[in-house]
Amino acid sequence: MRGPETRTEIIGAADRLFYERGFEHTSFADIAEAVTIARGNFYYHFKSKDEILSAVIARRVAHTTALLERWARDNPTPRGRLSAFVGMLEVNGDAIMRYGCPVGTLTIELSKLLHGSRDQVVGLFDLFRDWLAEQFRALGRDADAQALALHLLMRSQGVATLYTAYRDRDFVIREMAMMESWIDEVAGTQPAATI
Amino acid sequence: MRGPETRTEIIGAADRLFYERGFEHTSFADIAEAVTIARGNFYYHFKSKDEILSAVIARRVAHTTALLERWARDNPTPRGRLSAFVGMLEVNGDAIMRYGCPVGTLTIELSKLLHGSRDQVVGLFDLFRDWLAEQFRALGRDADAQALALHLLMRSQGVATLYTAYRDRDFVIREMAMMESWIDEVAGTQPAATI
DNA sequence: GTCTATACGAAGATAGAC
DNA sequence: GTCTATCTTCGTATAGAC
Repeated sequence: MRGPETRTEIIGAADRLFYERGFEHTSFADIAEAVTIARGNFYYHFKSKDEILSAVIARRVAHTTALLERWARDNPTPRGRLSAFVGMLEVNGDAIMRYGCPVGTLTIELSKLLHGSRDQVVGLFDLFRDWLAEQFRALGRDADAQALALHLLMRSQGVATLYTAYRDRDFVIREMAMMESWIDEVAGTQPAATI
Repeated sequence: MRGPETRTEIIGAADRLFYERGFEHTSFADIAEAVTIARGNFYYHFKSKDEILSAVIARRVAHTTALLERWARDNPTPRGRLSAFVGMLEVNGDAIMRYGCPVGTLTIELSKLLHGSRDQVVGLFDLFRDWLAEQFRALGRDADAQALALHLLMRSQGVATLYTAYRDRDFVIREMAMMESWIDEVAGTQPAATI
């Protein structure tokens, strides 16, 4: 009777577990336990594990889109929006420290597995990249908006990985401040020296 | 009769496969096939898969140490040594594009698995970090050598991850040039603005 | 829609012959 | 030291009752 809700619960639990334990290391038994349903009942909702992954990615696309819209709504200026992006490293700090970036780590795992859904996950990076580029364009950097967006995305990935490795919060705070300085430089009247 | 050699071959094959496919997704059968020995013969050399992992990490520590020594030998100046580090992104470009950074990706995987050897792998980061800090100190940045080292390490991780995601060589070339500019800024007489 | 029971294969690990 | 054979556990997936 609660079919659609069970499906949604499965996707939610799978999303969390794929992030925390990795896609391969998450079994149906793990997900079933999290949702408290029988293992066999799974296949009424999904034909295979890959199908769950597709649903998880779709869910992440929806959530990311909503997140970017919220950031845009809460921050009227492009400069403030870029800070919202940088602030994510602190807001999600605990999770990143333990499990890394949800997008980066899944991309790497699926790349190594030669998994067909890899490109779909990279699409999540696209969402951030395009949104960031939009902000840089609004700051008058039309020519290199895309490159600037990738640079900021690159930094957030690097910080996330080293945060997971070293679990050093001071490092993250320091790097976030450097990212803000860099954005200020880019947003300034004269073009920045380093880019 | 070739016992020690077989052991070395196993470690070498495991090293490569752990990198390319991930630790969890590499089976004994995979390694056995690569070395062309029987699956069962494994346990004469190693008691468990974790023991192979330990041996692989030890091998990587030795190789990394040798690499850093070679870089120091081939490049007399600290500035040149830092470029050698940056150049790694291009030298190992194809592998990074497909499998990411060997250190970063294994750190993330073992972190998610809550694996006991995680800290040993982070020790590989330490080797690079300390070596880089040494170069920054030689450039007169005694006070923040460690932070500068972590910053460069962070950038290389970020570039590696986005290279695996987007497979865009131009992005890597561009980011490498930015890293060089940043190093020049740091190495210059006046302290850099962004750090 | 959800359950139990079960088939099937893969993977880690062991025993014992050569 | 290396082999074959085998045990056991786990994970994906299916069948069929309720």
